[in-house]
Amino acid sequence: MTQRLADVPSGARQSTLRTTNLGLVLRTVCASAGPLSRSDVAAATGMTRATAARLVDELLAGGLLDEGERDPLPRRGRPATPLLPGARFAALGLQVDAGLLAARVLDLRGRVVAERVEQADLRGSEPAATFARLGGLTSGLLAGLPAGLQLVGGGLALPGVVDERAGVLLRAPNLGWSDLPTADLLRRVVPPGLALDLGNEADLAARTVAQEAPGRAGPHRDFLYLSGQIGIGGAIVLDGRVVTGSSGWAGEVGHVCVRPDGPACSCGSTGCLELYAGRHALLRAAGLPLDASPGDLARLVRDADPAATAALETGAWALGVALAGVVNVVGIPTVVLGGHLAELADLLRPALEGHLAGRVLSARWRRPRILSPGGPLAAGATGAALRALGGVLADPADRLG
Amino acid sequence: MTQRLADVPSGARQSTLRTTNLGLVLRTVCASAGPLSRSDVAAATGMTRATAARLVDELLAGGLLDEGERDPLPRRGRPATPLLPGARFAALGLQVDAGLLAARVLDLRGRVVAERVEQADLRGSEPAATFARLGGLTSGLLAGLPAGLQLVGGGLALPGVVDERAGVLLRAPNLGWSDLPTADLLRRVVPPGLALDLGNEADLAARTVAQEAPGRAGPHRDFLYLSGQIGIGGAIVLDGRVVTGSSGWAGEVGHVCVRPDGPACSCGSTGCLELYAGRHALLRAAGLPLDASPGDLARLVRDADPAATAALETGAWALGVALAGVVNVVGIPTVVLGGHLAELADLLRPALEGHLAGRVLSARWRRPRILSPGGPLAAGATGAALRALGGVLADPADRLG
DNA sequence: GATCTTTTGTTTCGCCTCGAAACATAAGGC
DNA sequence: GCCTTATGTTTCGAGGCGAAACAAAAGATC
Repeated sequence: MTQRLADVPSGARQSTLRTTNLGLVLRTVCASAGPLSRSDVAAATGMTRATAARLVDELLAGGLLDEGERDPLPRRGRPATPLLPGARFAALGLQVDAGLLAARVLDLRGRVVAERVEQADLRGSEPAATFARLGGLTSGLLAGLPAGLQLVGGGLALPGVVDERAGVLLRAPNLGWSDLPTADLLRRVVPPGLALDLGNEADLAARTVAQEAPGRAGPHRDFLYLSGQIGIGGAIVLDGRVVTGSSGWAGEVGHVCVRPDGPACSCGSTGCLELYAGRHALLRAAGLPLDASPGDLARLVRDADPAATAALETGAWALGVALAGVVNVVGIPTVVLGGHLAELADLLRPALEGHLAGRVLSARWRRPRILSPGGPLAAGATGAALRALGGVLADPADRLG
Repeated sequence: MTQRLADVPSGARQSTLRTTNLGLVLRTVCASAGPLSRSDVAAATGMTRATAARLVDELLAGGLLDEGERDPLPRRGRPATPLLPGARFAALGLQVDAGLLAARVLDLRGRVVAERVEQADLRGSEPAATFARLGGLTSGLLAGLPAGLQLVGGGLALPGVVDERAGVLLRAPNLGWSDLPTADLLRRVVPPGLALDLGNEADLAARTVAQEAPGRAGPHRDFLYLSGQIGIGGAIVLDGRVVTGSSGWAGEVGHVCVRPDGPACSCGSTGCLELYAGRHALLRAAGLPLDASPGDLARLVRDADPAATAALETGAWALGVALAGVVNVVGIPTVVLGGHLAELADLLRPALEGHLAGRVLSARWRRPRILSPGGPLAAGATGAALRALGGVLADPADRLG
């Protein structure tokens, strides 16, 4: 089957063909786990070798693809030239969270070129001061980048609701920030000319599960991602793409009501999930100080501490009620736990999967699964960089000028 | 901006250009409220008049477009030839519900060419008998169709979870059917050669809100559709498209838990929305017999009957809890009430909007709205026909052969 | 070691589709 | 009757792809 155009209401012309196929070739190379040859690209896309080679050459000239070292394996026939995503293009991913600052540079091959992660308690911090600190971190990082590396864009992951188009952080209760325009603040974080897009931390972190490298799909195409920071954010990934809703308000799983007659939440509702499975709720119920780590909680549970065990059970129950609702509505039985929930995943799994099995309508046909990725810290920063690099993959032609 | 290809990993060639642009022209004509001329099409798509005219002529030859009567309005310049979606193509939409059987034929212009709707109590009915009855309805309908009308496909809306690909009805509690393969049954409903695809009633009914005619968008691009039959089904519409999830299990809003310590539901969970806002629950709580209509309930409430009022309040409360969760997760503040909930919408709205305002995180920024469409009966049948016609719009080229 | 085989990459040519621009057509305005 | 205006058509040229022949670089075979 041949390609079909997207729903942009604009006629396709010859140049559209070229643009499209350039993108297709680039994405094909990026999607592959190992390097491909021109001939492989032709086979994968259904083009002739002639066409594939023409397009590859154009991408090589623009630096979007690199030729690798010849594979010295003894094989019949003319040896193939391996193709790789261009190492010269990279993107900057930043993250501000209640507990850390991070800056990370990812190249088109998905490699971490450089990174800085700094633990910090930023609850209730002054936005200007925090952005200044982030700026310091970032300029240090950028100063050490290898020469010739070209930053194609960047993103900033924030633990809250974001209006991407307007560049406004609408609500970030963990940081204590709200209705914060970021354009001016960001201008001092990165050098001029580098566009920095805001993003919700959960949305961006979910990308690191959906994609293991720019353009290369991860193990799951459809899943619900839960990002347990102090609150509980979430993202829905359908068909490998994050569903962001008509504006940035999707994924607020933490404020799904699990007990209507429960205590009041700061959001105005009652009995929200966060009150039972949020970081503070879990620690408080376990009798731990609020600056304890999920690991401390896990240790107590393994030592059969009654309060900690009860706290975890309550958390699993609340997650079960909330996630069952989400699974029933969205129809995705796969849940990936990130953030502090990732560290507790193994302890939560039995009870949580049990609750889901009982409350999810489709459970008899497809058992809901709880997964936890073993990724590095500050997944949001990586996701922000992935998003920026995804922009290059979507339309490489306008980078070939 | 020019078009970009979708994510099908196959190279675009010259013929792809043609195919794409044919589809674009057809969809442009369909999307317009009034007839367009070749010149209008060119302007809307950014093509030259020459190209637009070439494509239009090809579509005219295939019957996918018709030329209309010249507009006798006195205007300067050469009079334009109005173009309309081809009246010769139509699709068959069927619906089986707990309370009715319906068959409807819709043409490419969105007009109802013929229809038959029959009230019937099909709860616990024998599938074979019911399909036979549907077959009778359908053959009567098809026999009366104008000569020359060409059916391009069909669909059957069912009140339950459906595996579209396998053609299996997995679960339809209102009908009392489950794990029912439909291929053999459907073969006797429609003439051979007409493909009939299954669909969930709520998903298909939602299309009638998303599209007011094939290819023409309705007033809302993003909304949550609630289909109150005996149970409560739902559909998420994002960007004008129904989100069906990785299989057909999306939209089971009726089994979102609104009171974890509530009574047991037949689904295995406890305190499901259906137990408070389902048709039976509302009628029972109001002291009405189960075969009463939502209109009867509405009348009682308007007469200030205490039981009925309490029933409605409980329903609104339960809907508020469940929908707030969905809105928080999916980020769409627009809810369209269909089925029996549509008749109660005006009575539910004040309390329901109040609950949502209190429980939805984004309410301060975007107030959640409750809408009810005033569509005809058996929206699922219309939606099934719309879906089939949408297939023609997506790829008109393979019908030009 | 010369030749055959196999696979990759390149070149040439023709076809398809679109855009540009001139042309034709059908009306109203003056 | 001629000019203006808008629509629709025709002609020509250019861009991009496929087909097929060709060139290149290796192993396989004798």
